[in-house]
Amino acid sequence: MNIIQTIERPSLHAELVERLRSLVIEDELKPGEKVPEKALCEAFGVSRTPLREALKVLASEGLIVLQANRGARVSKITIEELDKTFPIIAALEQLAGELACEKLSDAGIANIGKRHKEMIAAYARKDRHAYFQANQAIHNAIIAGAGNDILESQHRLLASRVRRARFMVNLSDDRWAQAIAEHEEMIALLKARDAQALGALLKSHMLNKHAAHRKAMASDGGP
Amino acid sequence: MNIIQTIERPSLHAELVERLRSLVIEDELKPGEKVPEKALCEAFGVSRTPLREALKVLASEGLIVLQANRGARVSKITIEELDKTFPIIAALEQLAGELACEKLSDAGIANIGKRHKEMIAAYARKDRHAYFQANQAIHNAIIAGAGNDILESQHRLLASRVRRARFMVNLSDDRWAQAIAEHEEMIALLKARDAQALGALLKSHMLNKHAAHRKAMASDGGP
DNA sequence: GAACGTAATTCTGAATTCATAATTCAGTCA
DNA sequence: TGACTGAATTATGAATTCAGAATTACGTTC
Repeated sequence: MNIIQTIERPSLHAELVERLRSLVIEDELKPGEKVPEKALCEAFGVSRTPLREALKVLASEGLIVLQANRGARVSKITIEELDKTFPIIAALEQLAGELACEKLSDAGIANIGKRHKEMIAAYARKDRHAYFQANQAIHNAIIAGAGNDILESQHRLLASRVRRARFMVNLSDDRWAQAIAEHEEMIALLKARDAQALGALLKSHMLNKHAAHRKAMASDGGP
Repeated sequence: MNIIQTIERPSLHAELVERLRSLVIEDELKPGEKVPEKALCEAFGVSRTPLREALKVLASEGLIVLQANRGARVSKITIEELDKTFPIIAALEQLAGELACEKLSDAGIANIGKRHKEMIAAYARKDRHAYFQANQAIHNAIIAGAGNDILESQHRLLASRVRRARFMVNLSDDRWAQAIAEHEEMIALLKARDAQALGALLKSHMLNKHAAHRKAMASDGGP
């Protein structure tokens, strides 16, 4: 009987959580902006009940903040929040790197190598967007390679909160070159399956990224 | 003007999230059990709307699972889930230990030392309950001492999912003695403010706890 | 013209209602 | 007796309604 697939009919609120999360992460709804309850209801063609349920979930994830009797706003990411979040992401990536070294298949490692080449190509032609895409794909592949879905979801949660910060900064050429160098080493350690070293590198890579963000934000005068 | 405190008037759903979370963590609602929507509404004296909003939040935290058109159940913790969660908690505690070493005040460290003595006393008279209480207080104090509220909430989230597992196992006397020894060292490293060593110890302490749980669960025939 | 107070409007939080899916249970037939 | 069918009941998901808070608009006063 298990040939027949279970019918997927996600509930409205679950669907809405996904959609709204995308709106926030993709920066369609800007930090500090009010979440227009009524307009979204009309746009999605649903009533307020499921939409508000979704808002509660997003609030518990920290993507939005609920103000009593004053609705929801997209949460602003502050420097303090970045300072608190990056070290946690670094710790999670360290763990993911250690696990991925052990669990990734050779094909999986080869695939990451391919993404790495794409990233290098994007770097060569100074295509920031393609670089970010490839970079993120590599990190996500390592996280996924750890084979720990709870780790993956925790990481995604924190990363989504920080990711919006990249809209605020322009990475310096120096940092960009440094990041590339770190990625080169990453691939080497992955191929060598040196779990401890890869974990340590991923951690410091993330902390370096944090430092670069701090520096860029300071020179921009903050978020 | 910041002398005047903002008036706290938590919304119903926020209050319910807390209450329901306690019910699950304190094992009033057992894993696998159905969450009786109607009964809880009557018990709390609220309508279904805020209660259901709270259930959505709890579901996103992983404490309960929602089944389409079939309501909510308290999620069972499986061995696989424990295997995935403990290493993450270990990584978070490692980070917390490193940060706490730098940020805790001498008074804060002294306070943890006091809790440690209470724990030793509980151990001496084989009072498992008091031991667990003191043990948890120590770990929470270190996490709080890191001064990173995001780290704290992530830790609490994962710890709450695992904590229920302790109802399933009986720690061996050997493990108990080992845990005490690890805690002795913990206090020493904290006083010496050796961040790296404390972080490493907290990590291995947690991994040892995991191993002990696995062993106890295996001999019990699993959850 | 600015500041304050008040009324109207809009928005939010929560209760209620409604449609539909799941479960229970009685009745039927093998 | 036991398994199956289908109506009755119950529970769930979502829409609607309602009360109260916040915001806006307006008029008054100094």
